[in-house]
Amino acid sequence: MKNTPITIHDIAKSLGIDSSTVSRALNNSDRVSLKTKKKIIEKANELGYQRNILASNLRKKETRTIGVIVPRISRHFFSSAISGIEETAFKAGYKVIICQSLEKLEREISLINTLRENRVDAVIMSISMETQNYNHLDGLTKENTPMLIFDRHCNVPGYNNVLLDDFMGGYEATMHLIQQGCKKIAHFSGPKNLNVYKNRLKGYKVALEENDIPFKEELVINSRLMKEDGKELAQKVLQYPQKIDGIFCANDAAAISAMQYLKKKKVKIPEDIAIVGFSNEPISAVIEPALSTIEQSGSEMGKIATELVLKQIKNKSIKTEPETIVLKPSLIIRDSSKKI
Amino acid sequence: MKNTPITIHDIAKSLGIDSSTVSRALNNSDRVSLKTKKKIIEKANELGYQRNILASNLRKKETRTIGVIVPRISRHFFSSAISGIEETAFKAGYKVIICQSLEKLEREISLINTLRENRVDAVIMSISMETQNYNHLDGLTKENTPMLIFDRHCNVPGYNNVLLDDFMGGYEATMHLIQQGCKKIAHFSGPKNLNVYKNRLKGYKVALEENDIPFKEELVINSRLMKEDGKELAQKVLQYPQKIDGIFCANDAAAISAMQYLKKKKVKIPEDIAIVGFSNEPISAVIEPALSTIEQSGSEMGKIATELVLKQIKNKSIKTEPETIVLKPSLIIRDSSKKI
DNA sequence: ACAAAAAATACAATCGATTGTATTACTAAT
DNA sequence: ATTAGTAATACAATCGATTGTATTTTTTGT
Repeated sequence: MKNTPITIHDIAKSLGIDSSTVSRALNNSDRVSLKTKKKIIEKANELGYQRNILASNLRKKETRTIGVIVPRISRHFFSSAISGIEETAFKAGYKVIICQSLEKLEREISLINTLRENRVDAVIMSISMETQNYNHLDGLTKENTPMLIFDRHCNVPGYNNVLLDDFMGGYEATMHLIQQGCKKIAHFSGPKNLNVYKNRLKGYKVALEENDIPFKEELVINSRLMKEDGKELAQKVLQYPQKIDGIFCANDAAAISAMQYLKKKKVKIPEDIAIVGFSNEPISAVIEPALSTIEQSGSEMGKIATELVLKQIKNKSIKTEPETIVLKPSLIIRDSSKKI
Repeated sequence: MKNTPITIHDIAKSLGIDSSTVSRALNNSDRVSLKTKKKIIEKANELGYQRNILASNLRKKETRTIGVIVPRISRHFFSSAISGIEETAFKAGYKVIICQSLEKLEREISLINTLRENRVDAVIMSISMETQNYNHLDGLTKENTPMLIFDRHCNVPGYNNVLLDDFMGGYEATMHLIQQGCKKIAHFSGPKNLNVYKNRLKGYKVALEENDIPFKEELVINSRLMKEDGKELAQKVLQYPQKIDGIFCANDAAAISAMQYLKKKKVKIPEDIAIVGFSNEPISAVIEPALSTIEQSGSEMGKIATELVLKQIKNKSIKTEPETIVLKPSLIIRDSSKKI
């Protein structure tokens, strides 16, 4: 049995009127009398009419859809961000197409093109770890599609950004370790091309300088900051000739696996080594000792990002300058760093 | 500056041929000569042509889109499920629209209708805690849209299901506690209308019966199993006249907050009270003692669900019977229950 | 009661791609 | 060289809703 959906033409025919009137009635236009409107709406319900949005979108040249690309949906920060995006978009009558780049540039490029094909009204994305340039976004720019990059941002001008003040986060985290009496603080950093990690590192450096602690290149170790990396990083820390007494780790996942390794090796946290992470993932409150970390609310960021692109969709005709919104981080002090 | 996207008509005009030939060339039809194909593709690239999928979809009556509704994107199980769905769908050339019901029936109904309006090719969903009947799915059924319910399933016939053998999960969890020597085992259960919790409870009951431990109604406590609930449930357990020595909790979130409360009250886990959770959320491996739990892989479930609906989309013309796939749970034994 | 103004509705083009049918161009066979 | 047969392309309708313009109907005022 084929399903033949009801169209406005079916409604029009069965009432002996024109389909344009039906369309206008269903869109509550004041060019249709109340009497006819009522008749039409009744008939529509009776026939189980369901508007074909494809046709409508084609004609109206809008899709009321926002495309979202994140590296990995299942990471807590990104799933909260998506949650915030979806909620805000839904309230405004927009739907959300979600894609994950899985940290691969190739996939990111292909996803961007899929979203372009689908004529999304705006794109919100967090770039993959492999992304080094932004040529693949040119098409969107040319088509004048509002675009926003959040969390992992680029300093190429021309894009909207919603990001955390990573410098400040790194600065506060390191400052806190110093205040707790740490003298030799290692820093676990992420891929060098990502600005978020560059800036957290800068914050770390400046905090050291301000306290006359010499910055040592060899105390900064880069990795992809996955769970597996945390253990390795911790091993390296224990092998250092000088005794490390503090670690500022640029994310929670690696910080936690490092802690687990250190605990196994009978290193006392925070007495021997104090640790601060980054992101305030739910696990960080549960591990013992609870991990001090930098709060970074995904849902808040998602909400703000969506509000910004919605504004830009509305003002599309007006030439708007790209905006950058920087959220202030806040340090959450827990037991993993409380020496005093 | 208005953006006027290139259409097949622009390509056709600039080459002095018909747009139908352009369309066929771009779809690699063998009704177009190789020579013309090459010419067309070159011109398309030159002009930066981007197919308008809306028009194509309207004509072809398919969207290559799967709609997904989950209660809450940011919950680990669901975000992994979405991750699995997106990956599998992407490979097959489908995109995914994600929505969250936030556990509200009203929102679920509205989302279903949005997805219908958008003519998604299939719907994959996990019902909200408030959902008691399935009338809001009738439209989809009538339109012959493949539908699949995963995790939180309904026993109403006519729908595809991908679910975990919750009975078995409950049975194994309880069995394990009994083998560890527990005699008075409490069960934290979820909302009574959700089958997943009903079945976990059944498994708990049968395991008790098989071991001649009397089932007591008052040892089963229902809640929404949120973080806040765990603490309350733990308080109740401590107030029981009989000494409880084991808890089977129907999810990890509540189990963990219960553990945290019990630890604060100096209850020894597992010596005084052994605990088993459900879902294997990442936190469960990190808390101390590590929480024993039932493995329930979201991404695996998402993948299987997507494969099933993709099959049904393909065979849409053939009348297919709804299928139910039951995944076997596996018990992960960690320290929270290891008495011997 | 009649013209003018306003309200309600109908007509027809359009969005951009697809696809069945018709036509033209070309190849091969007698 | 002529025609049958095939390959290549053109024509035109279609998907379903929207919207500017034209027409008809109703209302208003004198």
